[in-house]
Amino acid sequence: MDDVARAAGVSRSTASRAINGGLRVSPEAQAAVDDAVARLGYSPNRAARSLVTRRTDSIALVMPEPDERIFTDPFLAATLRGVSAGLAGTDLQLVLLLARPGERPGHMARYLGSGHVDGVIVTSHHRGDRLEPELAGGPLPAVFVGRPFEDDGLRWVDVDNVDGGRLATRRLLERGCRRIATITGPLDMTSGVDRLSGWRAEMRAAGLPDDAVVEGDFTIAGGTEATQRLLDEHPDVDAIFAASDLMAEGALRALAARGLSVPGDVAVVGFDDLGVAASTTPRLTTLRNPAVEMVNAATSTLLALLAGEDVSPEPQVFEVELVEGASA
Amino acid sequence: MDDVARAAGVSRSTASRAINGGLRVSPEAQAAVDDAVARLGYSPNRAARSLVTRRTDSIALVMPEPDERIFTDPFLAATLRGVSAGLAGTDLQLVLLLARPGERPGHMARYLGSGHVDGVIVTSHHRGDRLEPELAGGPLPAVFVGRPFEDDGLRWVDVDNVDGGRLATRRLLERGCRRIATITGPLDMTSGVDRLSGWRAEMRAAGLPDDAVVEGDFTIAGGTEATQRLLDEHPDVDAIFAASDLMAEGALRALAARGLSVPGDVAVVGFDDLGVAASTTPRLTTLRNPAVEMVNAATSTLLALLAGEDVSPEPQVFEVELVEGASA
DNA sequence: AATAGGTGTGGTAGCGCTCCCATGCCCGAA
DNA sequence: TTCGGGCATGGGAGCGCTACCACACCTATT
Repeated sequence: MDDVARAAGVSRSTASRAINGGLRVSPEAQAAVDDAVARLGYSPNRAARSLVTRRTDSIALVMPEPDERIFTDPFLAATLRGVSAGLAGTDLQLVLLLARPGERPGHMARYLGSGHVDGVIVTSHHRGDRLEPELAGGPLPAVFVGRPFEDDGLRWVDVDNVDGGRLATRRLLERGCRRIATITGPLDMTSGVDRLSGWRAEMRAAGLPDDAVVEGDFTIAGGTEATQRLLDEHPDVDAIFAASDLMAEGALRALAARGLSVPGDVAVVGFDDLGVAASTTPRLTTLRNPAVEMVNAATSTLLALLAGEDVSPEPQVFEVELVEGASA
Repeated sequence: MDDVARAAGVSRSTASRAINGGLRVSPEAQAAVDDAVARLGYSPNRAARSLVTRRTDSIALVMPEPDERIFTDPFLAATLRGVSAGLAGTDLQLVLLLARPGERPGHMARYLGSGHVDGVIVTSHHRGDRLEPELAGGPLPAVFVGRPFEDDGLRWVDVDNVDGGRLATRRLLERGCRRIATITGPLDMTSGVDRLSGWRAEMRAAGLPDDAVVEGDFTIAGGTEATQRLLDEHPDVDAIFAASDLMAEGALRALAARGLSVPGDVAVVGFDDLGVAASTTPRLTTLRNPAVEMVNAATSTLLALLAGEDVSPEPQVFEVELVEGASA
């Protein structure tokens, strides 16, 4: 930076100010510094800057997903896109924190707690991650994508999962189905719990039994397996609400394997519409999960927090929307 | 750190040495420091350390993928897993660099060139990314996942794409197909080019025409569209080698739409086996792409480079393997 | 004409850490 | 006993930058 200052004919202080937004800098000095920076190809040393500003200019994207799900789930990709897009125009770095096999619990929480990043976006979190207590009330700005279990003092964005479960079920009711089952997401995730409770609410309101429930894991294989169990236990089901498209796809396969037609014998509704639904046979009727927009919103919120702005602590809940397919 | 040193009854210098591996530290001092660190919950300030060591303790994973492909391609997820797994046990951070819409070209190269990371893994790169010239011969340790176009002085790992193209084609020849087409990957990527040349080599060796070629983009929609073009231009094709499973899935759909049976009328072979192949109807015959192992190897190589070890500049090429499905 | 306030500027301290060097110590060899 | 050499230790410099402060200057207000 000394070189830049010298080349621009100003002091280090003025150069620094010019580089950082140019408050209290005359137009001439600003221009001279800009020119010197360009000519010398100067780029500030992040470490030195961090040391004094006590900011790291990086945020973490946390995915405490322990299993293989991360491999196939389009939600992961959507999340990355959303965050990356939200960071465009800032000079923040995106640090990715994936759960690693064999890692002791609390490792991530400790990492986050020790000042390596300025803020954090948590997604795909499970009950028992220890992230919620660590981040609630802590000094680190954090936004959860997906409602946390205990949301005291936590900011979060989510889709309206309960309403999604309701809409899916209503759709099945409207087409005349009466024995409607559901394959839930993991019940240690709120998205799993909430979609289930939407289904349950609608079933009860219709005066129908809400006992045909199998827990899935958001994967194709899990959906297939769950459907087999379901059909064994409740051979009379005429519809399935799967809490994700991947599981719905698994369900389609299990149904096909048993020679059941969709939607003739069993109607199927999925959840997400992140690419999978359009690629099944028949095409899935599903609920659009505005994942990218949602993650983008989470990122914006985090940026606002980092900028010290007053951000409403209210969660942002995105509407879901039924997408017509041929499966229900 | 002063606190730790004081609590341990040693000087800052000794504390620092103890924390960083403990060379020239007596067992007693080491124990005292370890104890103090644990008691005080001390974690070193990364910025301060970086400032003096001139290392950042972070590596970049670069995905200069400009389009939507990143959304659905399981290769992305496999890459993340592989890198994350490879970093387990180190205290390196993983910084994710995705191409952002509207970003001027060269932006990434500039970023990487200015010392923000200690090393870089590049994946999914295209001709024209400007990454190759920037990284070749430059000071920044770099490993490409996927052969670069100009590999002078670059380290890379890849699967044997040419052999993959050959194996796929041979399989189709063996089942008696004679009019074999291919849907290529993007031809500004070496994986696209190499799989095509494997196909071409085998076709020529068999004395068959190698003109039924359509360029795809590694997506389902692209595969569908390419297949339609293919069938229009060459109605006599009896087999298709698609350079990715996603495109193969698109092909299956286009074929189904035209009432052609698979593999009866047209046999199909895909490429990747990263989850998609198992979920199509019929199940795809494909080539296993050992993506996670490959990326893991790339990460190990990078770590070795960072450690200053002598690493052979030879590329590491992984074998592909035919996976039986029902489509060919 | 004198004062107050605002603006651009340069000097300087210090962020938390590692590295270099000087010091003191103990051991074995002369 | 004396001396050289290894080893553990502590002191201090300095990495590159920003934040604070003091200063000069310039314009409006009394």
